[in-house]
Amino acid sequence: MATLDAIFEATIQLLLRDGPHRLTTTRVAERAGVSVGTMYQYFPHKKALIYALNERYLDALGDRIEAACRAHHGAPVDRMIDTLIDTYWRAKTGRADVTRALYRSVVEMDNEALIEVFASRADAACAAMFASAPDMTVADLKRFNLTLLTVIFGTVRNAFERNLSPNEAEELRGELAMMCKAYVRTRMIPHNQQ
Amino acid sequence: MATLDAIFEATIQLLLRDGPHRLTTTRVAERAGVSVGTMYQYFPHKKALIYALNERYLDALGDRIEAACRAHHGAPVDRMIDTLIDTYWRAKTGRADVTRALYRSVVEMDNEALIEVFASRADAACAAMFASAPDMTVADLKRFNLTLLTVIFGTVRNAFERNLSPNEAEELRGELAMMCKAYVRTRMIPHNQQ
DNA sequence: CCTCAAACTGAATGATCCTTCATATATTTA
DNA sequence: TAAATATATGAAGGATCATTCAGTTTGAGG
Repeated sequence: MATLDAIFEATIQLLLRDGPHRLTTTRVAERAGVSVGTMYQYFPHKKALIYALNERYLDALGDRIEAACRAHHGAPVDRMIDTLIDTYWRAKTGRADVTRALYRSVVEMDNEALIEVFASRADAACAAMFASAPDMTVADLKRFNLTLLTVIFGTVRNAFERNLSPNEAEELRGELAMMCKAYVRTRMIPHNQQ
Repeated sequence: MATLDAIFEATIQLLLRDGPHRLTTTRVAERAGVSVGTMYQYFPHKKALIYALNERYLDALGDRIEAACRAHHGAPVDRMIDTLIDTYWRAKTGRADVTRALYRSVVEMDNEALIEVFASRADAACAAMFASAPDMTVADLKRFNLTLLTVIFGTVRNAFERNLSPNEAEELRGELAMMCKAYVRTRMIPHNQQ
């Protein structure tokens, strides 16, 4: 619905421009071009609005990651790593404003549940993907998976919060990929590869 | 001063127990065992209180990192990496409550300046340390340094926000160290080592 | 054109909160 | 001890905000 989208967009913009403690129901409504009452027809609380915003975003992010993982079943591990980094990085920087706004809104409420759900989805999707790699020979796949996800997600977030120049960001991304691949090689039991 | 410490402690406890949007000057004063007026003798705003809290923490963290770096001048690179991870990890998990409370308070204000200062300190200290390693042969030290810091700090934070079991956390820490060292080996121009 | 329901409106309400300041208490100085 | 200075108090002012609801607008169906 157009009204709903307008409300979400307004929320994001205000979150970005003024920060979370200036995020007023009145202001959101005003910027969205509707009245406060209308907002309360879609969301019972202000919290519900922010919750819905995060849910929307994390669902979409989960979808993208699952799709990327599914699309690379059976690929070589190195390729999987490139994909994972690329997907996550692009999701974050593609609409950097949304990412930033949501990072800021996270504190407002108990969204640990949402994050938990997202983490589980990503965990499962990636574990399945890695398990399908023909050249995969790591002993403890669960540990391997947890490590990669934590490092990649954490690094991207941290990179995102420091104000890196596009150049630095691009470099960092390449280094991160290299690092993950080096880790894989450390963790792999030698088999009979090139 | 005792009063100041009481106020800081009260702030941390309330931040943890009730979250940032329940952090009231009145409540902080009450829990600290002083009156609101007293608080305003130490801090002109509520923002100033939170700012001071973050400043305090980041200064201390910067001190620890600088000390660790200084103490390992001339050590082998692998040892430096262990030290860096260990120092940061311990600082975060040592008083996990404080860490968590501050992560939550960050949103309240423009503390980008504080973070910037901290990042610069850490950058400089680590760069100097790495440059002093006898076995250091990476071409682009700046890039190397940025990568390591971003990955380590980002991973630790991310690990901290997911509710990992102590076991998982410990495992992850080990894997992170291994990963960083593997990266170093990738980045080093072969010389004449073992 | 009329009817009815769905969607929208925004002033009013009640609650919460930051900040101030006139006053009181403690501590130091003379 | 008395005056002066520093520190502490907390009720009250003034502002902001989430939420409500009585009434208005819109638009589809007859």
